[in-house]
Amino acid sequence: MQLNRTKRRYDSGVQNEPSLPGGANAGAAPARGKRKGETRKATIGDVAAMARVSKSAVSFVFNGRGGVGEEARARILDAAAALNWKPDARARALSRSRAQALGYIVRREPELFSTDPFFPQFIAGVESTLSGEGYALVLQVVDSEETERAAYASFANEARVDGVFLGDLRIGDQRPAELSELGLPYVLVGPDAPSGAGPDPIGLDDAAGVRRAVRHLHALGHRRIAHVGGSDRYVHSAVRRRAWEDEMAELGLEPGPTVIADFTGAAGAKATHELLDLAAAPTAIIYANDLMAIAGMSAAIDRGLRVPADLSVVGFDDIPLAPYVVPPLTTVRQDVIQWGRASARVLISLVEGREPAPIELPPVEFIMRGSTGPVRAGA
Amino acid sequence: MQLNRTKRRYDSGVQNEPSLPGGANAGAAPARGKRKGETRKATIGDVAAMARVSKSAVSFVFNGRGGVGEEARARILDAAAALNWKPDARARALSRSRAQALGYIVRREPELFSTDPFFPQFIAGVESTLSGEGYALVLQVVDSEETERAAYASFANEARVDGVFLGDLRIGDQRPAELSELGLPYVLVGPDAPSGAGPDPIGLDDAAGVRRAVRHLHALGHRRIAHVGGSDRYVHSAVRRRAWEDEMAELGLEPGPTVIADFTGAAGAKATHELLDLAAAPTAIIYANDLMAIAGMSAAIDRGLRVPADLSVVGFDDIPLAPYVVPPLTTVRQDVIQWGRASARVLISLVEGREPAPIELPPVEFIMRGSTGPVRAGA
DNA sequence: TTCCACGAGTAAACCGGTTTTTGTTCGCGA
DNA sequence: TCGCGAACAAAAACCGGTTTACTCGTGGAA
Repeated sequence: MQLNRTKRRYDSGVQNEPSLPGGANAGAAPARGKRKGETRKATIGDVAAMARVSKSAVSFVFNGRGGVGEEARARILDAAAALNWKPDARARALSRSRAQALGYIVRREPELFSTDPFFPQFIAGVESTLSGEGYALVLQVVDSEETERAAYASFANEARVDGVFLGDLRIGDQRPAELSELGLPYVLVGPDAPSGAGPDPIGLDDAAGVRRAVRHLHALGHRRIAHVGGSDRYVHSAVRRRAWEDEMAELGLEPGPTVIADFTGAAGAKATHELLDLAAAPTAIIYANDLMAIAGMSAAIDRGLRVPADLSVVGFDDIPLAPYVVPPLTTVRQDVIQWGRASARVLISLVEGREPAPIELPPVEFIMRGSTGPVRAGA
Repeated sequence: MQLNRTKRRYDSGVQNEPSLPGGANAGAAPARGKRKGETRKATIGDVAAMARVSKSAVSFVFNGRGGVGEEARARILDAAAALNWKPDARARALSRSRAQALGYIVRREPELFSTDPFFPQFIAGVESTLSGEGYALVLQVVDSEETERAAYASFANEARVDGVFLGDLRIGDQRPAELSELGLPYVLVGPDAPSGAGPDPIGLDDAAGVRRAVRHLHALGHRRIAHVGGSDRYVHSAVRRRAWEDEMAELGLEPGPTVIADFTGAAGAKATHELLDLAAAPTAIIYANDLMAIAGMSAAIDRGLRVPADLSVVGFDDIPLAPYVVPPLTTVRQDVIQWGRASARVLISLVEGREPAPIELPPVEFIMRGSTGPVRAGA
């Protein structure tokens, strides 16, 4: 009768297979229950029946719990293999009160999302940890504060995920508080800033990279070193700008002019023109990402300047293109993949109630290429 | 007693809250069940009790089914709002036999994953459709054929997702057949190639873009037009190469030299050197993506050539940086976001057993910038 | 010899929803 | 007044696992 029930269900579920007239644009795999219900997808009950044991015995074996003899165990494993049975993730999630999934909500304008080298690398890193641990990654892209908030609420209320990665921290960000309120575990993914209250973020020491850049330019004789940063609403922008200011001060230099841009190429070009229009134009510019740096370089060349002879340029990220622009871009590289890995490890520990192992991330690297050089004699 | 049961469960579940000594690197939200179980997260039973109706009534209201009086309905909605109750996604998934999630498995080397402008845009497009429909996107990044196969099997057997996006189609790809076997619905995401058997893929007409590029160069007087493509194992690479060949033939030109590269900057540069080393070096090169094109341009400039005076260059993708390199890159742009949207719509229809609405995608655009110009007089 | 601990295994409750079945009321026509 | 279908609502089965409580032998210690 089990079969009967199921059959009925499917028969009414798939509403009489609309015949998809003439080349519908899609691959139609017959959703479930082919023709005669012949491949009904085995359940734990089927396995138990075939192995002549109870459901619990099967469950015990598949969860590494004792209490099952060697002989029965073998029968169970055979039966499961024969039926190609794997525990259904949905049923498992329900009974264990665990989704076995982690969430990542990204709020960003599509254009930026498609340039930023951070996301793909971070995700790749996260995945490399997750897949080994049996967790899935649920990604959501949102475009406004409302939808962002709704997305977190939905993750929490509907229990779709067991924890989330919190990136792109903003100054005075409410999300940590809201997540605690919702009871959803999280890790902060951000530069290693001295945080206020609350837990420390997992991140790399961006600031060290920027300071290296400033010292490098100083050593080349530059004194008027400008900075093109991102919006100060973001913690990582603020950290990079702060590092630039601090290092300039430490070298006894007046922090040069600074422009706030938005990480896009257009903004980088515009900012560069503004800086070069100044009476005391800078001889070097440090940008908050490579995209702005490359666009800035291009803008400078358009004005007839030579890079690096007339203007030195430093980026941030080391995108794969950085070595291939003319001149090759001097920049700061972070190992984002490791960063993602570490974040995932910590979040999993947290979700499972374990003590997170201490994390160790490689330091940021300063990559010297052709876009920086000695300051022009005249300057 | 309901409460009692639950409480017990949580008490033993959270193993006595390890006190996270000294600045653990993570945001610990007390997993569930704070202190006294005061915020136990409401269930449908609680809502029903508060509204003095049965669970079914609540379920009916939240699923838009009739059979509930106006008065009871109001009480139910009030109660749900008061308790901030949303149906638990896991329980829902189980009883409806629907995960309400779609999967996307990406096999790619990390480096490429981080450059390719396709993924972020595609995902952004997919999301913009999904979020409105209440579906989640489960992403998985794999690095080998084995892990890829395992990933699909896991998605299907564990019923983690209701359908998948199938991208990066390879020649003779087994995945469609395997997915049909597994009973998992899918859409093919790829260039609009004349497919063999099986369902048509959803995609843009890459070939048109490449043909436009060839004609453009021909009009500028170029006759030796080379092509740097991706591995022919990929359908999209093959389609682009084929378009180049066809158009050359149509214009009465011998298809120039062609090199197979792997979409990375390094490969683009290497391929370019090879082509320029030829006795009859090409006067123009069409690349299969912008990254290779820009790297190629850089390689040419390193050899003392001027772009476009000595060599014209065409890319593919129109990455955000394309307008900002020197000279700005002539390339082909696809509206990947729309593409993602359409794919998601079709997949959802498929999963829900509906007839997919016909899709309409914008044509690819040919973007003329500074990297192409009239052929050198001497050539 | 008796008792108990323990290993092996099972039945049933449970997770939190959805869906089917069953049961009342009530209004209305005959 | 009786009968019957519509409208509403409660009860129960079900989704496919996990987990708890309990049974049944068996061997070793007292």
